[in-house]
Amino acid sequence: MPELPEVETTRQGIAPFLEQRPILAATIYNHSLRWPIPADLAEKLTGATATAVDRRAKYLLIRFPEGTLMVHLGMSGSLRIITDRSPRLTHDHVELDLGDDTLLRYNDPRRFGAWLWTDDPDHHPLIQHLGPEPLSEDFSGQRLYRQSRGKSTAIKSFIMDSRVVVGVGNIYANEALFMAGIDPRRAAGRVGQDRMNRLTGAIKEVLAAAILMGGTTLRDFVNSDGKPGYFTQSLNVYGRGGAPCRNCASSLKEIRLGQRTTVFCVNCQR
DNA sequence: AGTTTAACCTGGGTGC
DNA sequence: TGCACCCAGGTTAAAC
Repeated sequence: MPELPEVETTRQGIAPFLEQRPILAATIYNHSLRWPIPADLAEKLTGATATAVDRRAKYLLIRFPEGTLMVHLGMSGSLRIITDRSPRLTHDHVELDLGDDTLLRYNDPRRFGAWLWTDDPDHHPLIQHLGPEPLSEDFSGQRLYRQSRGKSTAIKSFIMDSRVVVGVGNIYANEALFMAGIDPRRAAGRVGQDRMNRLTGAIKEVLAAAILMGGTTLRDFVNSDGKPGYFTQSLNVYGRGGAPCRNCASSLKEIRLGQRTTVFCVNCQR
């Protein structure tokens, strides 16, 4: 489920339930995620009270006076707030008891996600080399242009590299490149400044719009489901291989690029 | 050093 | 039905 908009929507959804509210109990049903959940994590969380729920890239940073819990949803992870005593589902691997019949449950079928503890998130190996947040001023066309000079890697792979900019997953990489009129196969080093400016703007625009939509479609996710947080009808290329381009009506091309499905318009994207 | 590939997992869909 | 195979919203680490 999670690209950056879904992670941000999740953050906004769970924060009110976690902040300033002691965790009465933490239960880990399966330690086997991307990295093993530390054996002492349940003990650390029990009795602790989160002061803030932040996000860096696709990591949720749940801050405690004693340290920071890092949660990553991987490819298939989701967090949901349970208030109706509904039974645990298959692949519910972690549960936090927040009292008053309120539970936070982490579900992750593929177990590519992570639950880690750190005393210093800014210098954690998984975080310290990350690029700028896409919606921040730090992420600019000038920076993207400068950083891409001499790079032969495809522009789509380049913007999906978390050292360049975080939070651009496969769906929104396809969408942003369509919006900017850039062929995803083009070498990053051969995209000029003007088009890098357009690409940067497109990334910001598509992510910001998706966050707004995620907030809408996931409005009640805290009570129940984990439905996708984006409207498929708003996607111009992703999932539309072979369908007519909404701009010029020619058939959208679907290829594999860097092991990921890539859809674009050969006519509109150069 | 830069870039590409394989790997971590489960589940759903397709084709034989 | 069953089985083999391919694909999926991410990311790291190994291999070219």
